[in-house]
Amino acid sequence: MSPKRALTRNQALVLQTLTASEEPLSAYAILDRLRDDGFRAPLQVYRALDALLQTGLVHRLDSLKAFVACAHPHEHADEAMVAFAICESCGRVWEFSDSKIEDRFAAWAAAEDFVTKTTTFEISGLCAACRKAQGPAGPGV
Amino acid sequence: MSPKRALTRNQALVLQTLTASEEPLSAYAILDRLRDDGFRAPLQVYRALDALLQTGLVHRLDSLKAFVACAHPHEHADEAMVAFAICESCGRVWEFSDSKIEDRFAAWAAAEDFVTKTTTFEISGLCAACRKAQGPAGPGV
DNA sequence: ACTCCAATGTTATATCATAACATCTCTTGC
DNA sequence: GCAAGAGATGTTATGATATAACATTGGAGT
Ligand SMILES: [Zn+2]
Ligand SMILES: [Zn+2]
Ligand SMILES: [Zn+2]
Ligand SMILES: [Zn+2]
Repeated sequence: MSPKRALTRNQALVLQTLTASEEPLSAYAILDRLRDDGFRAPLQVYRALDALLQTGLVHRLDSLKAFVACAHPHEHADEAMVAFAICESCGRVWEFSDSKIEDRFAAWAAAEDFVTKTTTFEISGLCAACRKAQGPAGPGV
Repeated sequence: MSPKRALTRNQALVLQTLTASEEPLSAYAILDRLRDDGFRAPLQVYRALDALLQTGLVHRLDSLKAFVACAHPHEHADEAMVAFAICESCGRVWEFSDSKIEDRFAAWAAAEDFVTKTTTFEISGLCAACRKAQGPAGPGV
């Protein structure tokens, strides 16, 4: 993984914005929140995000086209497969990994002679809090 | 799952296009291939894709922003979690599921009291054929 | 001060997806 | 046959996400 450079000003601002948010943010949502800090164009956000994605401080959730600050940078600096559970009601994200799942997938890859580069593992659903809040009728979505 | 209506003309054309393709196609790539059949606007493609996604005949690969014909419609008419392995060199897609992985994830969900609605499980890498063709130096990407 | 390099700023454009509304084409009941 | 309704289709416009290309700035090292 990348050689842990210090964050630039723009990278720090983007990371702060994501960390402060309860839910994943699109690049344009980040841009809007950083207007007062001088951000004017999407590229400023995307460039900072590229660097943060490289170092693993931020993840992109493909299923949402949005970005989220990493919940545990220390753990998956390595090659671990990480899964994200996303509540479609409150937007909160749970980040977890399971070595048994990894092993099981590794077995498939070995059988097929497939070499893994990147993984995207995202689950959408409803968290316990949201289900309780909305009752047995389900969400008003 | 949906009540298996017959395919409309547009749906059939889109599905044929995807089935004929060796690799996933973006909606606009599908549109280009169907100009001669009278397709003029993206919505014609997206509408057909929506219907095909509903019935499970087509999958969207979020990590590629592209669509692929289902490799085994019969198997996952139910709620099975399906994983896609995508060769980033030749574009071919392997579709598979593993009940142990499902069980393992279900255990996590039960512990967190999280109710799953949809899953996105996509692996990018290199298939055996492409690695052999390109030698130990890796792909020319 | 000069040079270099990385980061940043800025404009324009590419790519992916949907809203809104008009029209067509069946089917069904009469 | 024919009117009414429903679903599918056609068309234009627009929104949302992401990148290309090039100019400018601001230190670090000499
Ligand atoms: Zn993380
Ligand atoms: Zn929730
Ligand atoms: Zn399938
Ligand atoms: Zn391949």
